[in-house]
Amino acid sequence: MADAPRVRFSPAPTGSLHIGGARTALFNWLFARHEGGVFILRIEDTDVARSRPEWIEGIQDALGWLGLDWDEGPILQSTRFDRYHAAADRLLAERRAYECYCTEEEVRARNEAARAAGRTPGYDGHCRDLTAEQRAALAADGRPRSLRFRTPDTGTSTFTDLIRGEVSVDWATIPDFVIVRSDGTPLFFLANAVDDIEMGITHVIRGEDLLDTTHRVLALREALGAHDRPVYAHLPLIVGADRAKLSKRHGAVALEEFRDAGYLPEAVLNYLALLGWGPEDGREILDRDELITAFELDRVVHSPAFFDHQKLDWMNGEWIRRLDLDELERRALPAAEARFGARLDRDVFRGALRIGQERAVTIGALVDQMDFLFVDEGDFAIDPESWARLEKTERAGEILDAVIEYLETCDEWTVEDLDLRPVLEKLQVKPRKVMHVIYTAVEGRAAGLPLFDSMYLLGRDRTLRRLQAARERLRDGR
RNA sequence: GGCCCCGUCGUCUAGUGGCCUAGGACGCCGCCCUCUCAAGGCGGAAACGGCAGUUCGAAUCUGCUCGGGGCUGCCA
Repeated sequence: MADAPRVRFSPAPTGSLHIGGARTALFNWLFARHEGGVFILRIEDTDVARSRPEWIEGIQDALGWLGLDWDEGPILQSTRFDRYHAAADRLLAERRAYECYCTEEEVRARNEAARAAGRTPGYDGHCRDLTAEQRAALAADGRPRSLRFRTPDTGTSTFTDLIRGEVSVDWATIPDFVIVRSDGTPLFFLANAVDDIEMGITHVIRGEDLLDTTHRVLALREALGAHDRPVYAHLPLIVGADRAKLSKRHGAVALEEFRDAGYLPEAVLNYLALLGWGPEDGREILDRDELITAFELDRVVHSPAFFDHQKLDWMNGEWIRRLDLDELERRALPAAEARFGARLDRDVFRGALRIGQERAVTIGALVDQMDFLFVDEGDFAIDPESWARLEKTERAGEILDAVIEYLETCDEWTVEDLDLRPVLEKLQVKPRKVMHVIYTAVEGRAAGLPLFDSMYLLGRDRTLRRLQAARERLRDGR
């Protein structure tokens, strides 16, 4: 079908893929998959100085982790400079663009002066109507030469955004802008316009921070001879706690940090999809296929969304609970191996996952929680706060003694036999009130994996050794 | 400053003139469950920024205003 939509995700490789970029990629991908279109990965590395190959790798890795597969690309703009130069030459020949010999410093200084004088800043058209002689003289001076696009002086630019409706701006407020740097490299506006034309992009789905640039790219398209326009859809920004555009200083916003902390890609994908969009029926937990089926660009909201870690945590827990044990083991194994190395016992690990799954928030936290099962006995440490609480508990020593005595004499080591409630009841203490004492002694903290199963996994020797150590420490008052 | 976009519970949102004494979810609070902590169950507090106007009727339409954000780069 000739009219299959073609969309692209076109990040600049100047950093790792963050939540905002990932959401943009996701919405493009969902749209393409929902519509049976083509999803293109295009790397906008026209700013050679800031682009780095490792970021290109990183972006692809991150997209792969989320499961966002692209049909074409990655296409690097840095390999296509000849096309942008050809376009620039055409614009120059047709006087739609002109050579500018102002230096960056001069432009900046004049801008600041304009601002100080209360005038509107922006390129003042200094080189707009230079004669050939003037240009030759400037060039002979060895001045740098950039190319500027000549924007209309009057009239209005209007386009219809799929999400926002009609957006207009007066051309008088948009100064001439640079399309080729003085070092000869093209800028975003040019490369973007050329590529969208050549690649037959039908829908441009991107962040709202690019809304204002649309008029300029549209003018370039037209000057370049394009007779049609893609449909634009500008997504609301994702903001931090200060309601400003999400950036590095807002904490863990890089996708790989979520991966490394043990968030599940299906949870991140799910959460991201709900940032600025939601299915008509209000469902919140949706898998990849459900998202594709339900996704509609015209249900995207208009206002910025705050990235809520707490809701992501909840959602990640939901997804962990949906995994079967084999799958959970597969997901958690790398983190556990990294952490416990050769001490990791696979059967014990599996048992810990089974009891930890229903309470887990992230894979990372889950692995943390089972730490007490795999430490060398010499490295077993008790959390100070938990210990302080143990010390303050009445009859803690008596309780430990009773538990030790019971465990020493119970002949089977099964989870059923390890139910300590009868032991505590015999002492006439409420299990609820004092169980933390045993938790602390055995697991090193008052809050942890269910105790009876944990003791079973730990084994009689280690369990008893820890209880006795705690008993002695309490007696010594250390 | 100029231009542009946006404005429903703390947060993500439902809502397109009467179905709204504004619904759901996260978080929060309480209760239940309970071997700790969670998870789970039940319940609760919590919002249409403001002012005019249109209308029999406005969260929904219009204007103004206030607030927030984006852009204003030889970044994207």
